Amino acid sequence: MAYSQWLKGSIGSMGKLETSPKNSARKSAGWQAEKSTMMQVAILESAIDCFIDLGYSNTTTAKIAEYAKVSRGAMMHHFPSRLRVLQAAIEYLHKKRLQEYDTLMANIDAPDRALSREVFYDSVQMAWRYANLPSFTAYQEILAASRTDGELAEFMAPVERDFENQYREHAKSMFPHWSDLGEYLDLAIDVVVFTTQGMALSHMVQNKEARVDKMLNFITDQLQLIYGSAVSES
Amino acid sequence: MAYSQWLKGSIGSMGKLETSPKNSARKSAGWQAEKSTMMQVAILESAIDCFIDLGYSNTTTAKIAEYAKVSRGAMMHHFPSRLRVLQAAIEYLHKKRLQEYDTLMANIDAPDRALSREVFYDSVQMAWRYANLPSFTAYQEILAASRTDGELAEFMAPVERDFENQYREHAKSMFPHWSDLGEYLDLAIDVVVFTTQGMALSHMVQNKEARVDKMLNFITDQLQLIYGSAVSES
DNA sequence: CATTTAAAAAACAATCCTGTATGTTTTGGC
DNA sequence: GCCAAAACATACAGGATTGTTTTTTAAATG
Repeated sequence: MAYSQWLKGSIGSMGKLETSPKNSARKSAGWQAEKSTMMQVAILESAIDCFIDLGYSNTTTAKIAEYAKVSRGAMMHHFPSRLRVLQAAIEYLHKKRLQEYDTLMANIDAPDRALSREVFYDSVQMAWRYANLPSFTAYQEILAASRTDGELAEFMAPVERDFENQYREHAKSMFPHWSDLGEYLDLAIDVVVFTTQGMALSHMVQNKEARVDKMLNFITDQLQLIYGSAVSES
Repeated sequence: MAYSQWLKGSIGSMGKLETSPKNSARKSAGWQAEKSTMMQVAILESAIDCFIDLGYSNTTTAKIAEYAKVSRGAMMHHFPSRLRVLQAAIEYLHKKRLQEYDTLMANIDAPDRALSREVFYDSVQMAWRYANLPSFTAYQEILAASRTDGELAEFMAPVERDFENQYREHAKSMFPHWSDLGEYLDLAIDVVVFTTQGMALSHMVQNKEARVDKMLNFITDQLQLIYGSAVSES
């Protein structure tokens, strides 16, 4: 709930929700029906909340409307079909996650900082946090559904590419020394991403906290190791 | 399809499908309705195939029956409700996966073999293969569904524990030198499991093969490293 | 203030799925 | 060869979900 506030603002000011082409028809006059935009945002966030609470396939139009405290009719007025709501929600979620990523990583984005173990550890820590955000859960719900839904898979492909690019671009800007050694950098990214996401998706039953802590520290060591290989080879 | 054959036999001979208590009522007389057992097996495997093809929530009783080439009524005769079929299918899948794990790992279970890099690599390779079996996909469908289905989650908890135990027990028997150093062994297992499963669940869009190959080799190196730490500490 | 259009709510038809109930066939025992 | 029980098949009722249609309310413009 909390982290949706700043997004509500940002999307509202962006004003460009591709999912509602009518918006572009609205004349620049600050017409009072920005309420409409507010409502659409509420609907999209409710859809995401439904993904989290009920799962993707159990996210019904009625439930979304209920979550958004809006009549189903009103919702169907803005989004003529279920698919439209869901696709709009996915795009919304995508932007949200990109922003969350930036926000999280900004905390460690100290370029002149020495590449101490602490920096690596912070990166790993943030990746782990990223994989524990509600938005990550929602996204995984969609990804899982896309496996058996061709249409959805098609819709998700560019989104996936976007993320991979964001990972790489951010890593490049954060560890400029690695920019030349693409191979090692890609490996480092994969190590962090696969491990953290693997942990997040595995339903650990035993003693989760301790294992996670060990893993995060271990990955940090590996990052230093990879980095060492990279610089020694350059 | 292929790997279900030996299971069909094994379960048939086991004859004890807890999901159909009527079976136990059948007198030892080799009564001809082992056809019934065959049918139940076909139904459970069809259910699993549905998980894979359609996803867990889209697995409807009609679809299962269709896959099994059985009338829905016949199916409902053996499994009185949808939940029963699904739970039976899950138990069936669980056994199947345990056996698949043993089968896969048996290939490298050469106790007197020296702990060369090759052994570690084979282990990693097998873990990766394990995470790419159809049964793994089916299992993940169920796990994903269990996140928002309390009843299902309750049902899955012991299954999950079973797997974690199997992982550890097998690793202990395979690397007896580590038995004393539980911590390192657990870390090694986590590294392999989380990474391979993270890869399997991530929808890599770029150049998957190369990245997977790099990761598997990297993990192998890490295993050797962990092992080195373990023995040096002992 | 009236009119026209958008927004919101409610009602409706069609589809799908589950569970049950009823009817038909097969099977094994006598 | 007949009978009872099971295995199997078909048909139906209830509920849920989607998309459409209809009605009502609100808003903006002249």
